[in-house]
Amino acid sequence: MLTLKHITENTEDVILHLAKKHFDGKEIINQIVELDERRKTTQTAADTYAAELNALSKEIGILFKQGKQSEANAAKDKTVALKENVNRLTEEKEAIEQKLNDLLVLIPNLPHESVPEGKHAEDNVVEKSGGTIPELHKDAVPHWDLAKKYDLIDFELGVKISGAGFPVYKGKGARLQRALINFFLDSARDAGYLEVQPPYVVNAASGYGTGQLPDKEGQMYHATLDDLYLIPTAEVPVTNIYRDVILNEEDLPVKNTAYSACFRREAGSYGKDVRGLNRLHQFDKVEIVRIDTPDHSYESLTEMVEYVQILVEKLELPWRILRLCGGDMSFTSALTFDFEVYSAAQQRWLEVSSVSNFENYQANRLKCRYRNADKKIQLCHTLNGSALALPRIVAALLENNQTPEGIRIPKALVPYTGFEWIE
RNA sequence: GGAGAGAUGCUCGAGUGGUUGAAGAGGCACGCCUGGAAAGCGUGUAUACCCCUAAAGGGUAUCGCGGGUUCGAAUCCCGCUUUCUCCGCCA
Repeated sequence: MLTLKHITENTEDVILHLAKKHFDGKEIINQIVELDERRKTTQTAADTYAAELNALSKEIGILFKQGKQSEANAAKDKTVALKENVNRLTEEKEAIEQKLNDLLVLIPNLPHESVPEGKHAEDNVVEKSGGTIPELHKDAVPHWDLAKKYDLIDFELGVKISGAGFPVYKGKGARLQRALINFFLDSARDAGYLEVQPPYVVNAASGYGTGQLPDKEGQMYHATLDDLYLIPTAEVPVTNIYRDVILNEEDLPVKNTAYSACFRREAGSYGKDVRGLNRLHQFDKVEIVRIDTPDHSYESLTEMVEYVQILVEKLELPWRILRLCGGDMSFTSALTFDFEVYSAAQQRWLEVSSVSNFENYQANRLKCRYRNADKKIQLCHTLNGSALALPRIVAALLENNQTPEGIRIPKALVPYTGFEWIE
């Protein structure tokens, strides 16, 4: 969430920036500023009474030691009123803080200067593109038909076992999954990311830390018996490694990578978007997470984008990078680049990666801080990106590389698959 | 899952209900000493919020977390979390 300090010191500016995200913040921001004033005066009052009470208690202790029972008891009587005041004001302060927090979590992150104006996906700006869209033979079909033809993925079987959106990968389909995961993890390691294997279920504090809670509660599977959430992305457990942590400046940037299965309820999705591998409830993804100083976070973001570009190039897929507009960005992001690859049989661009700088928005919730050269403690900037999400990569690979003789595997993957063709 | 024992600062570790934000040791930082270093000596070494502010300073809270008792709680009571040991179960 935004820091209180930033809101109170830049009130008008914050409202202006929020408008770019199509969030009308005027009322809520003003309410926060007002509450913050009340918070301060209430704390000052509570602290004053508490200080008096503490001093008096100390005196009582001394009086008892000196055996002055009656004086001590007289002093005791004076504590009653003080205590009442302390309790009343402290409760009031806590109520105000709760209310403040409830409001703060409703406010999205402020968009970076470079975020384009716009409301919808059509307003995103194509930043860069590469690769060539293949000419498919006339009998070319979408990946869900290819999956059936070559017995790679069984969607119906997944429905029987779990439900729609939980496919079963088989044979070379399963091996392709495993190959991609290893390819992505090895590439990340070569780029200096430390591989971690996080838990797939997280507690509410972690969901809150990265911003899934309370905003997107309905998007996560919730194991109510133990009050744990299935992770929608490895971002959640990996970033939460750094919750309540004070790093040293020389430890930055932190670079982590993790493979995980991801679970998303995707409530409200329908139609052609969910066909085949396009949108699943469970899918595989390799994530990269970085934590950096405010001064370097945008360099980090650029590096991450360049890194993802290398991956899609090695996979020989036609790709493009979008700079997301204010209206299409996620709640918590300050600047996001989406990677899309072209899936030639569907004739659609599919999002396969989203690389974002959250600045200190997540860090503020996480209390992820670092000690700078002057020993001052500051909030870190957090960033993450998919590198990459598997299903749509698989969709594009299958569709784009299909020939009458079979499906060709890109060179970079062959050492991982152990086969060059799916026939 | 059952029984028992723990959880204190960067680390180890003390702590009888009353100047304990917390002894002591180690680590680390700075200073003195030195040709340089070691040793030695000295100083410093949590976080958040509030007041004041040029700077300094002051206050409140925090000893796993949350409640309670008390004028006063690291210390007593209750609940939770978690670690260890033993038993059971098990990939």
